[in-house]
Amino acid sequence: MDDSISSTSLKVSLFSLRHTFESAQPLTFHADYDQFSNTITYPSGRNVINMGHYGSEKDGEVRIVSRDISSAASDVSRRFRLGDDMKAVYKGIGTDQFMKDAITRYSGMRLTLNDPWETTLVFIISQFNNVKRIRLITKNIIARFGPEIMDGSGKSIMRGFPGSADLIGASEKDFRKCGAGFRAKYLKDLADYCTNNIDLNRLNPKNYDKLKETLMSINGVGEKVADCIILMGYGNLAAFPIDVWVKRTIEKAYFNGKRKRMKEIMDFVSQKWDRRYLGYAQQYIFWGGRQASRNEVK
DNA sequence: ACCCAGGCGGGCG
DNA sequence: CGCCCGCATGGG
Repeated sequence: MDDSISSTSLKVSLFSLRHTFESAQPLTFHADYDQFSNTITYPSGRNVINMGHYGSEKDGEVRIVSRDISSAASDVSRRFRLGDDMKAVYKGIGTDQFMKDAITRYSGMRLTLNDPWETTLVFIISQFNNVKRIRLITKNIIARFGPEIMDGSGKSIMRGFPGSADLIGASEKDFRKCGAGFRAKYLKDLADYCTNNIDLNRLNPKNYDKLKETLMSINGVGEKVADCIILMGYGNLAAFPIDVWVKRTIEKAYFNGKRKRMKEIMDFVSQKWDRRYLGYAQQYIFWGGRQASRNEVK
């Protein structure tokens, strides 16, 4: 194997690394982002990938630096969904003023496609929690259990995301030490379940109903977390996870602040936006709403 | 001090 | 079913 570092670049339009990174998706809970150079560093298998975004969000380019550059390039393209036709996405969901504003403000924000196991673990941590702490707990688990990644000379450069096998020896108490709190039991059960009973990488991403049913058989995975995993771990855009922010934002933007039930919201969104891109609609609602509330008077 | 955070499982009516 | 409650932990 060639251990030398090399680089390549790709043209990409309607992509923003900054908005994608900042919008709280699984990758962003363990990758390192440098906002000044606009570059991201993250582990991929036994490699470390460094990726920078240059030029405008409409017409820019990403530069990738890594060992095994060809697999790194396809990893970047896949993880950041660079093949998505964002023009079509924006056309399909940009049908009202609120969404148009969110698209304008966060233009180029992509969904990311992540490993199903990693996504499941991260979103179990996410429940009844806040973004900052989700990041912290995830990083603690990586620091404690993640396999070391070596450079060409055998020097450790960073830790990868631990697989279920890496967590076999981990106890509930270990997860508590990572800050997981009451979710520690869920994580322990997840590691056991995924080692003995189920291979998340073998589930069919296309069959939404079946996939959801299977995921919800995991202790600690309910309706919302399952939808997050389907969207960001399996890349199925039919999923529209409804969390407190999404619910609140939709009620405010489309129902004059009136409280609605989950089912009413689900019915509403599936007739409002192009169903092929529902997942994207959710991401823009989520981030648009959350950022708007952040900018309000405090 | 009090409130909230990308909810879920369990229990009750 | 639908609804309600408790849940670890840390930051505003």
